[in-house]
Amino acid sequence: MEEKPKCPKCECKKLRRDYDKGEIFCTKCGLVLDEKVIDEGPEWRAFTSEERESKQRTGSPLNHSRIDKNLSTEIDQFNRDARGTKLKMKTRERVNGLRRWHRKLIYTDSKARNLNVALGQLKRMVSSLRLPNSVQEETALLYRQVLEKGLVKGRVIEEVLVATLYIVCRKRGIPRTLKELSEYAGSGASEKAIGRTYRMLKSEMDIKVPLPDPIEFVPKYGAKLDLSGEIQERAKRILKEAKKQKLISGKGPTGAAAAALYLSAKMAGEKKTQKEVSEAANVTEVTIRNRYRELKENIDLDAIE
DNA sequence: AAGACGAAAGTGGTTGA
DNA sequence: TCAACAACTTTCGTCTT
Repeated sequence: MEEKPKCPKCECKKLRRDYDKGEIFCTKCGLVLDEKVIDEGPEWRAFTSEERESKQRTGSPLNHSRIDKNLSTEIDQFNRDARGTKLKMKTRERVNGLRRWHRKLIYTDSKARNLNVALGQLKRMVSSLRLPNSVQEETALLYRQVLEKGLVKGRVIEEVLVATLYIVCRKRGIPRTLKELSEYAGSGASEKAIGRTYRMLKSEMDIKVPLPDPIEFVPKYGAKLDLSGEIQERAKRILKEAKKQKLISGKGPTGAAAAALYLSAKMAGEKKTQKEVSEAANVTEVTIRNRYRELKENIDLDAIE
């Protein structure tokens, strides 16, 4: 079943898989294959019972993506207690004790429900975004911690979920913008709200998130534009040099990557229009022009060559 | 005619008093 | 809380190929 994939560019079989980024690329020419290739994952359990019943289990083989299942059963009994009005004559302490217990259980149960919803969404997003399973795992863990801290209360579950997913992607250097992730979120969560939540989580959870590196976006957009490995490599070199000269601090990483690719393709005589590049990278042509100009004016291209 | 260019005005977010 | 600010976008008229 395992067919040896060949690199369509150079015909070699030296493909390597980068699990962290969910990409497959050719070690010889640098071509990045479509990220979908890693897609064998989501299908593996389409065959198993699709339980549409009350508590739909995620069925994932992963640890943190699963919910402890023994919480929901006990609650009902206490609810029934509340119905038995005969308890009225019992001592006050007893009633208070029950209330306390009740509240506690209600609370843990609501957290379980929250987790259930969140993990379901997470699974859906991870598979449509073609992210590796390890990302799902890590995000689930982080979300649990956030939930434990009570930081989800009063917020839309999806907002928090996508924010945690974004944090995990950033920490791993996976080139996904907040905008991109937001588009896969349900309608309940706007990019703006997710961004707000993301910032809140960073400070509340004491998480340090590295700045996104434009170089990470090169293979992604390069593949979209069907640019060769050499062109992508040169774009990376250009960016590395640009970083040294502090040309891109404070600027958007996607625009910088786009401009570097545009420049690199142009140098190779494999020119793409600004419009094409801007569409691939989701920035405007104006931004590409600005970054492009900065690169051209400040970098010795002969040395890069 | 399409692509590249850049000025000008507008948007959403950050920062610092 | 407000104002200044930087990055980016939108729009549009003008060159260049």
